[in-house]
Amino acid sequence: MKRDERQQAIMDLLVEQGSVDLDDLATRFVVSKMTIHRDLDELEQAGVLRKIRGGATTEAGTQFESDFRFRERRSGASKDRMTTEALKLVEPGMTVMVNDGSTAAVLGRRLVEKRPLTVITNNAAVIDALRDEAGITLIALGGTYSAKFNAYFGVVTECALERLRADIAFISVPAVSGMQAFHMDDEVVRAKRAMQASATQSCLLVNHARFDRTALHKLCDLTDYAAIITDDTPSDAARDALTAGGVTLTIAN
Amino acid sequence: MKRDERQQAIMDLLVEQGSVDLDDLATRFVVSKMTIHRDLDELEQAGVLRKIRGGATTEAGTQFESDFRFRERRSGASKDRMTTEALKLVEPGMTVMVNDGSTAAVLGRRLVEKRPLTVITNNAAVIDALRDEAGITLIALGGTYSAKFNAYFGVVTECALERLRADIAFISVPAVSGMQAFHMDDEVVRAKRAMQASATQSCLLVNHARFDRTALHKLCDLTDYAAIITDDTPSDAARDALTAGGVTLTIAN
DNA sequence: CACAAAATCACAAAAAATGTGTTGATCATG
DNA sequence: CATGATCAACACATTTTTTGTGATTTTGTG
Repeated sequence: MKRDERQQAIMDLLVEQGSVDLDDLATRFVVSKMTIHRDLDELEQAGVLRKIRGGATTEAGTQFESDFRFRERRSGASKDRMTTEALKLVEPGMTVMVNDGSTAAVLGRRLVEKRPLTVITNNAAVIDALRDEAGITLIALGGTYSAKFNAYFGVVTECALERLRADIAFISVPAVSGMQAFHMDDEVVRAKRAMQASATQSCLLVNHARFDRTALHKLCDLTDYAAIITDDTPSDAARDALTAGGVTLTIAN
Repeated sequence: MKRDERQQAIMDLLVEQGSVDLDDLATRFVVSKMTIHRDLDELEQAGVLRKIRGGATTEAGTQFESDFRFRERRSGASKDRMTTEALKLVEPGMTVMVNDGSTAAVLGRRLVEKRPLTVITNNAAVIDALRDEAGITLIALGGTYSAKFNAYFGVVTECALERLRADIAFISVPAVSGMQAFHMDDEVVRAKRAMQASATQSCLLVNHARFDRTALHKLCDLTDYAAIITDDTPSDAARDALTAGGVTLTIAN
């Protein structure tokens, strides 16, 4: 392994873990601590990390934390667990819908594990990932591109969904309160609703930290979902509301 | 410049030119021929090029020649001229449709020169290029992705087009004979027709070598186009047919 | 403040990349 | 098909880059 590769690997670890340990890196890459010191010095010079005693961390408050890649990987482990659970609902040959959002993007990429499949999505990250995959029939829902959500929305998207049918739709939301799911954007809500209407069943993916939150627009009742998957145990209040409503929550571990 | 960078640069040149000259590379990168030999050996080992006496070429018949990037750059100059001419028909504020094909991809990328614009397209290369451009409202026409044409087609695409209107549609074809335009693929023809139907006027882009050819499916009569742009003088026979039909051909120089 | 752990520095060692001269192969051509 | 010329391959020398080691300084902590 060469110098450049090692430094790239260090960056990857940093993005994943938020910090790295010097001794650990030396052991992992089978080089001396001095070499790691030099690597970290160079990376610090490049402005992508901050050296601390015994290792390095991502510089707080820089462009790094707001980087799309960063956020995506930061909570990568929990998304992996959630998507692993979601993939159990998919069988080869099915037609699957995937909505916008970074969790959905991770799921979309992993759909290759279940091919052959037909995948319908408005998520630009999923489109990019599956475009050239053999065994995946990719149907992109057009629409007006939104840089904020890295996906396509609008009348074109909704009209396309009216004409399509899927076996299952994977929906993710940033806010769940009581027995309802929410989203801050009107257009996004319409797209998600249209997906759910065109799918035989729907599955909700939601981060455990997103319980007990609301947003401007109500999406739907949680009873509309055949399955609800989260990454960790939510608050007692949230759990009580769900059991009272007769909804089963799958916690991916 | 390091070894890896140089090898990447060699690949870029290869994609652009189709072949590279050993002496030329040695001069360009200010290294000995031996070093270039070693670079080419490694790249050949990696299977991305074929060494020939005095240089290297893209391996014939491999995935390379059919690579989209390759074909696109291959005849770059003539496409630049054609698209320059086409851009004269575009004014800031307009809504523009761009169809599939590598010429259309070049045009699509250059539409930023006329922003603000609304761009409607099923061409994946154009979508990728314009997605994050400020001043461009991008409406992707969804559809089933076709790796062969690097674009989206099918009922979803056609349905989306029914709902949209544009000021001008840029259409490209691989075959023109007499007063008619042709394409080998049924679905592609339907998408192009739908675009033309949804645009106030249409402009045809066709390489001069594509005159006097036919393909399985007829697209439409050339009289349907407000402008026809080509890159060089076509055959006398082709020209006579056009003038007899009362169609004006713009030759981009 | 003392002490241990960590960082830095300077220099040596190792590895990788590149250049040079020579030899053997291939090409164009008369 | 013989021949000069050009190019590719090889082995070895040289340069550059990368890495390791131990001495020395700095830093954090009780």
